[in-house]
Amino acid sequence: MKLRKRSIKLPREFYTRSSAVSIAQELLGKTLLSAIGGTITGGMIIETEAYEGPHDRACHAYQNRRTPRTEVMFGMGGHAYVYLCYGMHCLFNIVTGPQETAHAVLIRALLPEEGIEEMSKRRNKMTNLTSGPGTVCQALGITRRHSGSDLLQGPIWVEDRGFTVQTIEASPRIGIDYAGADALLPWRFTLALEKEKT
DNA sequence: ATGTCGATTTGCT
DNA sequence: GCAAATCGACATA
Repeated sequence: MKLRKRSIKLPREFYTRSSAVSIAQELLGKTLLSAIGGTITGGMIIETEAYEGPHDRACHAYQNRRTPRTEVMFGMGGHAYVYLCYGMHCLFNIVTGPQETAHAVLIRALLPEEGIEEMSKRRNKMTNLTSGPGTVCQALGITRRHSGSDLLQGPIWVEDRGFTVQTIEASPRIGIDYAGADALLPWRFTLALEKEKT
């Protein structure tokens, strides 16, 4: 038995707290991984956005709107919510909060770490492997089939690898101009990365 | 049944 | 910088 793990999968309790805004910030610096198609792929989360169900016009579950698509957001925190956007891109979110609290955090960008070769193949590129919410899904092999997947049991999960976050920047969310005043909320969080020299 | 539009990416002007 | 690509979810009739 190892005395200490270097990497710890985030526990259910991390996800079931009620503030998606807090969780969105705390997910920065954690590592998102997938084991789909036989290869582990993923990287450190560097950009997220919070969506808070009932009172957030930008959220698909605004006013607790329940549809087959949004149903998973009403489930327990720690599950995946994946949907198709613009007819061609899958976007990956982590459901947060307890049952009946339709909050979620959109994973917008990663720093590629694991399975870079496989991610390059899936993206058919060498660069910008996981630089946006659509590309993250493509690189990790995530599709709508994974909506509802449990991050504590399924092929997608998040680990704490001990990275210490120094500076978080907050800004308005992207692509939600239709949300009126809620479009101004500073619920997009990015990790300010120092220059990393080897 | 039909029309509108999106939590985006990419390539071309 | 702009617009096409592309389709399912949702609203309206």
